[in-house]
Amino acid sequence: MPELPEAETIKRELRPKLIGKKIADIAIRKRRAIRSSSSKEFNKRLKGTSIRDIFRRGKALIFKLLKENGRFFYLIVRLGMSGQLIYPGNGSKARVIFKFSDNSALDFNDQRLLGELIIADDYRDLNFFKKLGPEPFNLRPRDFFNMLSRRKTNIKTALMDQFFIAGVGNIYAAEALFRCGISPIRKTNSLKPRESEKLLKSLNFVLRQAIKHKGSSIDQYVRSSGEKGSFSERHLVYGREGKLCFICKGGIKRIALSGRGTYFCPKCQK
DNA sequence: AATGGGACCTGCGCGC
DNA sequence: TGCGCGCAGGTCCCAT
Repeated sequence: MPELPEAETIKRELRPKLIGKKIADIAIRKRRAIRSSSSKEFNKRLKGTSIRDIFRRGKALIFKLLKENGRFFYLIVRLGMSGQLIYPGNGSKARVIFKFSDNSALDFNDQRLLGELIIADDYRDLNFFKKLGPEPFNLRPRDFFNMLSRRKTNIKTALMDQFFIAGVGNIYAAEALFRCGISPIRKTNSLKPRESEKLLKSLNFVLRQAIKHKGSSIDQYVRSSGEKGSFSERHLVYGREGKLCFICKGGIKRIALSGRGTYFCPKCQK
């Protein structure tokens, strides 16, 4: 579910509401959601801490928490395919509920249970963050081209590899490739410098537009307010198998790449 | 070392 | 109506 734009939307919406709040209690309805420690430990460590900051790295949300003894640690939220963070929450679908001292609550919902809540003294110590690729917005064209030239898989699989570039998932890989006319099955190391620059621009454009429209709501993803994101109305290829290409009026195709549904226009994307 | 496939989950829509 | 299958914004682990 949530890719970079969805995580960014949630982050932007939660920051003004939650920074400064004190966690009074945690209700764990589904233990599987907690991956770093026992649920008892999880509860004990979070209770009484206050939220100092909320930021994003790739698709992950990171809460910086301040203990009563003045030390910091981190709660990492990975939303998986169906995770939601709802504030204020009513607990109706929550796997985990964070109750604040002002009696409001943050719900972590996750129908498919693929999301994860992780506690770490420093998130940068976790394997995932150690290996995570650069944020797309910080990439320079020359560096991007060099990265591409070292990869042998198809370009779409490379874009979705979090250790290659952070935050891009199935929707935005497809949308970015369509918008710059590059086929998802192109070998990554076959891209010319000019194509690589077009792709980087396209990726940045699509991600920024998606953030502007508060993400793509297809099935599960919603904003922290519970409202839908509207970028899905602007998808040009994702989920449009058999429909007409907006550019050439040919048919949008769906194929599987590394097991993931991949939408593209065979005429417009070479 | 990199790559592809299966596993982890729940729930929906489809065809038979 | 009911069942089995395929599919879904992600990531990890394992065999090759």
